[in-house]
Amino acid sequence: MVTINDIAKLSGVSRTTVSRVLNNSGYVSEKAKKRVLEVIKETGYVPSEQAKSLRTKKSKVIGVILPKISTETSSRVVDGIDRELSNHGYHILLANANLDTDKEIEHFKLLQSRRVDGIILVATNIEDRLIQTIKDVNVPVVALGQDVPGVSSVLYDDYHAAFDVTSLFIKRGHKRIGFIGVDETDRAVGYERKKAYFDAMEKARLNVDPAWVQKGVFDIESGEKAMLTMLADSKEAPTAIFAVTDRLAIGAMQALKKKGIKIPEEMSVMGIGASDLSKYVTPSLSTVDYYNEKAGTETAKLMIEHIKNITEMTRKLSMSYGLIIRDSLL
Amino acid sequence: MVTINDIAKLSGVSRTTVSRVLNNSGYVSEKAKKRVLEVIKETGYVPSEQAKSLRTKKSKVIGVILPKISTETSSRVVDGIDRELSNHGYHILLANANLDTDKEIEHFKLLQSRRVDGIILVATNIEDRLIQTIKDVNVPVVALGQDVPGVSSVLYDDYHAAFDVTSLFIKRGHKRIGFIGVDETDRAVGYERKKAYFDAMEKARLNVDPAWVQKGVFDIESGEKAMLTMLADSKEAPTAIFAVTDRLAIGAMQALKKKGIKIPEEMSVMGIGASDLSKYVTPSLSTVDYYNEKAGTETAKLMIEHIKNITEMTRKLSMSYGLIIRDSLL
DNA sequence: AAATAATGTGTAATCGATTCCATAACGTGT
DNA sequence: ACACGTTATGGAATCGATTACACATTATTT
Repeated sequence: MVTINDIAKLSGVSRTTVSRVLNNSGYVSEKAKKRVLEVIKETGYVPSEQAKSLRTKKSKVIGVILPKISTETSSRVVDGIDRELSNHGYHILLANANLDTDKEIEHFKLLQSRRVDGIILVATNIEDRLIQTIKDVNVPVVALGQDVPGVSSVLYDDYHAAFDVTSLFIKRGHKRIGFIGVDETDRAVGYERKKAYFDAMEKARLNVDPAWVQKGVFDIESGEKAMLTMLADSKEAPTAIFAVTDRLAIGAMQALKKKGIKIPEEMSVMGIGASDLSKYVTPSLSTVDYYNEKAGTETAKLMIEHIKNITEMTRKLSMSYGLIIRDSLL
Repeated sequence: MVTINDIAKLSGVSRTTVSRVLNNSGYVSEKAKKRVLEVIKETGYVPSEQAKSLRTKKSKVIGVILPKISTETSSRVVDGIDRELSNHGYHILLANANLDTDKEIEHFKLLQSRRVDGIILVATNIEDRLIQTIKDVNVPVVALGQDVPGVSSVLYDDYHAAFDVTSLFIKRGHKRIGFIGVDETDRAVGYERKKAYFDAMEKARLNVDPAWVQKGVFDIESGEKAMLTMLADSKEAPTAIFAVTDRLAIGAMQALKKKGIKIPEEMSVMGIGASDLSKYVTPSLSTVDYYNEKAGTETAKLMIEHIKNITEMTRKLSMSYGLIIRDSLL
């Protein structure tokens, strides 16, 4: 591998001068510059970012910790992050936590050892030891999707989105509305969305049969199961189902189809996520677009502001959302 | 940031000894080791992989160049790659080419400047200047999805998969079979699959009306458009449609639904990809599973073999595939 | 013409690790 | 008592860049 020293020797100048033309800084004569550039081209020399980083203490790499790589949300978010970061010469170092807090914590250490300039945490469950880890880390951290105390975060407006969905059902005349959620340790998806559902119901003075409130685990199968239990356990079946994710909603739809219950005539369904799936299932699923890609770019922007010390304080950015009304809704 | 020198000073030993306990190599007394580990714990010292890399010439980072981040195929593949690489202590540095060969080439340079230990290219169109770039790069390169001359590649068996799909239609009694492809500059998806279609038709002595052969661009809309043109232009409509990707197939299905043509009674449809979508559209789409995640891990394994110099020669690995028969097929 | 500013270049220290080599203490077989 | 192998430790070079500083040389100002 050819180094700056080789270039210096071959072009008959010092290392310093080569560095100067590389970064075009300081004074360099046209003649020297031309010669150096020639040699660089001839040799195919590529400066080592590694060595540069060691000296300058900037790696131009951002670590991104994902709860899971292969999900639609993750890939949209990463797409958004990359779009913004690449404009500023940053690269993404990927870290997959695979829904395991221990791994998440381990990744913070690993990313730190690689001297990334910042860490973006696409968050799910926020435990205390995670928060402690983040505090101990000495690079900027920005969270996406969950409100992490003391950390700048880009947040989806889970409460209002869920409130709007429930309210939409109510406005359309539904009185018995079922809910399929996830565990409340997931504060954003589990707790906030559920709270909003109950608040909206209460505000409209609507009763909630406990059997109408079910729980799943982020996949289609569990949505199907939740729907079946709801149908079996409730004295009077709901006329509308709010599932906190599209996959749960689609699972619910599967169950309804199998039971011969017509959507939307006998049962309206809504989800959250605006997944590709939601658009092409039959009937097409009404949902909420969280603009994941935009959330990604906003997170990246916030990160860059932190790195450049434009933003000193921890900031909380709330994303907007958009209801998408399709055929699953009466 | 605390360094190895700080640890050395604080524990009253030399840098060398600290390094020894870090890598547990060479001779270190129990006493010294204990002291050093204490100090490391107290200070929260994390060794700089950067400095280490500079010295050892190994970064333990693999660059992954993707044609597009936010696609189901990409995220599955990356998931598989990460699964294998993380077992060996490697991290992934992401690079998004965004379907642009210039960017692809640029990324090779950038990844090289970061001194990655290897580059995995998830490939689409292979142009000559790309091949030249790969030759100039001095780290192992492994390609996935396209056969790159002189480069170890993990390949999908596009020809046989497409041949099998067409043959399946034929076996079920279809005589008029339509084809929706993509541009042939994409050798694997465009050229190979089309060739297989024609070969299978010819082998069965079936005629192909030129209007039955249409072209799209990887998204659902273009599949819809291709289907409409086919319907409009052909004297006699086909009874089966083979689209080279699931999205194109789903687009075709959309078009058929709008035209009131029943699937599968009046028209059978098949795609390739085993996307999530294929499972949940109505009727469910028959397709071919390419086992993308497995392809990813295989690619990573091959990369590691190259890095460790277990495999010197360029190797070509052909993946298997599986037909998934669902309701879209009569 | 002298003083001052601008331009051009190189020397050497530095970033944070690894690693070769030298040195020393200690046990042990002869 | 001597030689030798084992254990333990540190000094110093090294990886490939940046950068503070010193020193010429040339141009500009007064």
